[in-house]
Amino acid sequence: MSQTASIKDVATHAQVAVGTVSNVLNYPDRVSQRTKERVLKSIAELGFVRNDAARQLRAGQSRTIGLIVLDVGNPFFSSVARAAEDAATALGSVVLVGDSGQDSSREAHYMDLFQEQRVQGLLISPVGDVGERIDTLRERGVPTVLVDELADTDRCSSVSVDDQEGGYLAAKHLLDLGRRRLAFVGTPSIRQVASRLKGAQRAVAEVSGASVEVLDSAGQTVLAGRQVGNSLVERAPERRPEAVFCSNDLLALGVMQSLTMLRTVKIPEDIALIGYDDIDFAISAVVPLSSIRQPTEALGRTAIELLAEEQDNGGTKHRAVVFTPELVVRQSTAGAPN
Amino acid sequence: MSQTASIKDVATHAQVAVGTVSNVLNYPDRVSQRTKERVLKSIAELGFVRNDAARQLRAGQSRTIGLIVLDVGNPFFSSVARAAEDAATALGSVVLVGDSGQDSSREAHYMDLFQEQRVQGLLISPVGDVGERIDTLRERGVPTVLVDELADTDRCSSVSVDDQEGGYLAAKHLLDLGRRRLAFVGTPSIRQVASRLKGAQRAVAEVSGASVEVLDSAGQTVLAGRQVGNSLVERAPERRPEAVFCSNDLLALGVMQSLTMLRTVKIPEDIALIGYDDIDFAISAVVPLSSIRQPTEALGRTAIELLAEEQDNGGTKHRAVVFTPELVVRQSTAGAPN
DNA sequence: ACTCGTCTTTGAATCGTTTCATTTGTTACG
DNA sequence: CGTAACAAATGAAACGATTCAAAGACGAGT
Repeated sequence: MSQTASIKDVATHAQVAVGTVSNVLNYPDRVSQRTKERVLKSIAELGFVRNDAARQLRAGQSRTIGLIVLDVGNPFFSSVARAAEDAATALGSVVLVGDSGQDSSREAHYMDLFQEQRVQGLLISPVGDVGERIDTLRERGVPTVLVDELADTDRCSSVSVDDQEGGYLAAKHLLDLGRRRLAFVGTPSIRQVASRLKGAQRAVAEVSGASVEVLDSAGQTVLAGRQVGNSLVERAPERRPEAVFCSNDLLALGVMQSLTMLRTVKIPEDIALIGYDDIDFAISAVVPLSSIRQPTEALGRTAIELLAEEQDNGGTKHRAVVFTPELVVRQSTAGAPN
Repeated sequence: MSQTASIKDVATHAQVAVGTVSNVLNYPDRVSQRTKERVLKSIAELGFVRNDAARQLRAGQSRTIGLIVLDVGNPFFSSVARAAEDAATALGSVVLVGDSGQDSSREAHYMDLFQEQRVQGLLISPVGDVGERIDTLRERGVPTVLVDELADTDRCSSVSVDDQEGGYLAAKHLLDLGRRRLAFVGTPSIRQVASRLKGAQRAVAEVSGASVEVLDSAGQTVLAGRQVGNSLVERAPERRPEAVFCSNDLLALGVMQSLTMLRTVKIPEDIALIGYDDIDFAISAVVPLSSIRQPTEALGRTAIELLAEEQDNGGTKHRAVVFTPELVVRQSTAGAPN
């Protein structure tokens, strides 16, 4: 009994046909009570475990959904992934997570892998331009849903968050506090960041006398944020912005660390500070950080739903769902509005 | 063309036998240049993609390795996972990651799933007692390696880090700074935490006049750390410990936040602070945090290596590899030793 | 022309499951 | 007693790749 028993072994042991064993597993109602018991007993005795490869081969498709993210270490993506997994589990599917690490060759590798696995569908937060590959996938009957990226609905479905709106919300909030000289910290070369900046600029344009200065950070990490923060501390007080909007929470936490460490600048009195993503760490920062919350669970859940839709309609109809981000006010931007 | 082509379709299209197509894919040297080219051309034209299920069925085993972790959100585990993935990729395997979320029913679910997939082996950071299940797996020819948990080498292999040594290192370092009244923050109900505490107590026992107070935290999060920190601030200064050792970095960061926010206690002058894990965030904390580094990449890599060993020797020989943690000194414990 | 050896190619058998048209068994009713 | 109606069980065919014994092609040597 060292190696795994097959359905045939079970059939022999229980003295029934293989089809009957299969029925016990898949359509218990078609089998009489007596036989069912006998088969189940044999299964237990032989320690039989279904061979998924054989199942899939016969079925022509796996019960697996591929998910390719830019960075599993990023709380935003791990949260989306978890939600997707939960939603998939409810549908009897499993999610395989691949981490592209923003590298398009790794991305391609996972796409190939998932195709060989005959996944039910693919959720992807693309690194570069994957339009053509997605066309190919569609032709081969693999529905694809873009995650955190707006899709051309002729091509495929997508779930994303309105980054421009998020940027607008953040800047508007700072302006409502009476702040006029704003600073935006981030790397606008990233599409999502550029949109957030654009939204912020729109809000600023609506208020006369308001301005926003762009501080291009070297990356989106805590460390990059501290560098920006240090440069702010070095400025003459009157040249410092009255409010800072960072394109993600890690940056904001870095800026906060610089400012609070030097103790010359108070948050929020001297500089109001807001981040983006509302990661778990934001609430427990030295000064609890205001942020723009993205509905990560909804993203993950909806991605799976859209995939299911595509499977139903044969991948002919696509839909782009855009969520609205939400302002979360905490101490780092506390203060009476003007 | 809409659905995926099979090897048979390729054979027909290229006017060769199926076996030849298979050889082109698996043993290119056996095939003549001319035929190879023709087959490859057909593959490209038909957009043929190998069906992994069929391969696995024939092979009897998949090229997949299952990894079950306690929490993918935890940087420690995501780092181990990444290292394991890289090592597995080099061997031509793929790692499937399952998140048990410290829930033994989810853990069991993934174990079942991985068995159905006929994984090459299983890496697991167990929630509860999985000894029996591992015995079953071994009987069925699925080698298992415990991760971050010492194994009985009669049963299976394991990779872990000497937690007691780590605790000893941390406490010793604090004592070397001249601090005598130490506090340990953590939840000793967790095995790893208990070992770290034990190590700390051993170090304390070696120094006359030294003591360590145990502060049981409600969890291992930043928030839990802040609660402990607040309770320290509320104490009369002379009743505060001179040094604090937290069983993980998140806790330490929480403690740090409380202490620095209140500004009555200075780190490291009044209280020296050290954490555990050396997560990326530690270096960029308000006061850069000293910590005990665990060799996460080595853990992941070695886990895969041990699995390969077990596959070679048929799962008969097991080995327990124990790594030694490393002290990383930063500003939070700076100061001349006595 | 024939044989031997080497290099290619062939195609049937196999892996373990699901499916489904058939067969077998049972009960009810005229 | 015959048979219709239904339930349960059967087992061969299929899924798509790999394997391997056998056949085929070709050139060299005699």
